[in-house]
Amino acid sequence: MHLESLRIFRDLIETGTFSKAAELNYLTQSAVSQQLKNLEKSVGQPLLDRASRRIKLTPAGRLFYRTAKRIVTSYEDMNARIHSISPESTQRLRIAAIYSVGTYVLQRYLKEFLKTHPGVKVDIDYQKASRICDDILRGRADLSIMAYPVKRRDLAVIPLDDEELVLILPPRHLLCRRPKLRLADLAGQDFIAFDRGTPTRKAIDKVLRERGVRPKIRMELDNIETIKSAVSSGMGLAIVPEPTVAAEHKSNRLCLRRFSDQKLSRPLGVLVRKVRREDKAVRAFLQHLGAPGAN
Amino acid sequence: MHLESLRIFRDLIETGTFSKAAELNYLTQSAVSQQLKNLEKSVGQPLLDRASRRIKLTPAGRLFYRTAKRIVTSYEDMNARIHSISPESTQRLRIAAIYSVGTYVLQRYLKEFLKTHPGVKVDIDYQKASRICDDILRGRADLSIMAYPVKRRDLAVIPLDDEELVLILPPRHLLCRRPKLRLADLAGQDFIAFDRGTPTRKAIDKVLRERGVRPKIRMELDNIETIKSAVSSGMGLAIVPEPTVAAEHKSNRLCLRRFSDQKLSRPLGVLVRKVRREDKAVRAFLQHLGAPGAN
DNA sequence: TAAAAATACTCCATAGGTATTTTAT
DNA sequence: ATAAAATACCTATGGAGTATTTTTA
Repeated sequence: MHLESLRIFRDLIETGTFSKAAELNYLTQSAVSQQLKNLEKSVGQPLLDRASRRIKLTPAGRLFYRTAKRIVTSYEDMNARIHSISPESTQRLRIAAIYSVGTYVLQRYLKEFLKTHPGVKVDIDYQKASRICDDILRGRADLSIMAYPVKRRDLAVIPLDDEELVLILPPRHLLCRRPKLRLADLAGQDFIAFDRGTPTRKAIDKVLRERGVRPKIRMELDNIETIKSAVSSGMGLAIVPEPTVAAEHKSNRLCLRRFSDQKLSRPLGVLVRKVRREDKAVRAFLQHLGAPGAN
Repeated sequence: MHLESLRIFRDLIETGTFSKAAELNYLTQSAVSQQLKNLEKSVGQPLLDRASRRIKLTPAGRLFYRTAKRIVTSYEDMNARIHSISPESTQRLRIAAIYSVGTYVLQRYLKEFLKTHPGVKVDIDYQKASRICDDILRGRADLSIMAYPVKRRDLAVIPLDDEELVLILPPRHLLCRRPKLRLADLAGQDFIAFDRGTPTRKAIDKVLRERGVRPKIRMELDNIETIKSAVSSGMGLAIVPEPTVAAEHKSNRLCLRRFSDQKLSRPLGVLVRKVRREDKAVRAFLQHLGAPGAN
């Protein structure tokens, strides 16, 4: 039995729907569905009453929920405490980040921060979004800067400025010249996309679907760097966060365009576990970010 | 994080050695070693002080141990309670068993029991030993009849009569005639063994090793039935529990021999979780087995 | 008829096994 | 010298994803 399953179950009960529980844990609805099935198999009886659409606990489910809640809390609490036991915890900052944010936005913030706090040792750990949430809850990381952060009871979200998403093209692509570029112009174009799992990909897909625009997806890559190089070698267009291509744009290795009829951006935010008094470095960093409630 | 890992850690601390913790959980020492490594990776700092041989907790380890203990207890407790919530729990008996015991010894006990308790519904679930322990602790089974049961704090062992292990041979094998058969006679013989993981295999291996007898192991099978048919078709000899071959012996399909210089047997026992008042069927069955403390 | 949940499959990460080496008494 | 623990390597199980179907307000 995974402790994570207990957390998912707790979230499922507290949010009332599978999809929301999935979102909180950066999973798919399918995964939550399967988790529940496993839990019920393991317990040997149903935990939810499936008669109605609305989620309703069975007696066994109520007991399970109470226990799961207690267990999850005490485990996460323990992790937080273990971390602050560590003597270095006052001088250490463990950050989980997704690549696309880590190597650009985060670097900028950190550079400033380290100037004023030279004693702090920073660990950056790159992960996919679904893991980041876990890492923070487990106490393996203090905070993360990520895109599309989801607020949840045990974690605070501190929103940062949105990051603009821009279209990048090979320098001599036809569309580079077009004076006014509209989203519909993407129709039929060769397109290089993020991997399906990623939140940014999902968000872009959603906009395109809503507007009825269908580019031809030729590749799916998990890495901004490879996307950039695929675009610059003429394999297609892509939509990426602006800061990640500023340099290539300046040096003319990539053409960068915006749409006149559609603003594209993604929200950035800091995801952080309840901060304890002992975590000096964390508090300082949050303050540096201008976070209002550094607790 | 697996809840099982927490239990293993707790057992590791309480037994003081990796191997004993492994035995309690029907795992190998290697597995426990790896578990600990994973825990420490997940926590981010050492839990044990490796300076000396004797196990010693670090401060983080102490906190982890206390929490793990609480969590494991409350989870197992919940399972027991959930089970007794079920209305049918008074009339239901869930037995986990390994094949070799289940289809012979267990059937015998059950047959008698069901005569006197016609209202009880019995579920038998066949598993490998390592799973059985887990199933009972998780509340997925009420009890099991197994070979080489290991007593642990949360489970009671009720010993049953040992089961004799006998040598089986193809009816016209040379050794069938030999008036006196000694263990050493196995040397160099084609031998069909249980799979390595199984406790019975380990026990037999141990005896052979201690006596310096080395049969040629030609096959390893996980199933008594296939072992029997392999032997009867002349592929080699095997050592198996006597009750599993009584029928074949009578009908002369297999020759059955004992060693004059070595008694072979394996301990059988009932492994049972703390019984609650509500579990009428369980109490009745234990009583039927003549268990002293049916509590 | 939409939105939510369940299901069928596929893939990959990881837990555990075996075999072996290292360590400490 | 020996028993315990760590490590290397391999395999198999199961968890999560995608795609699709089923369900119910």
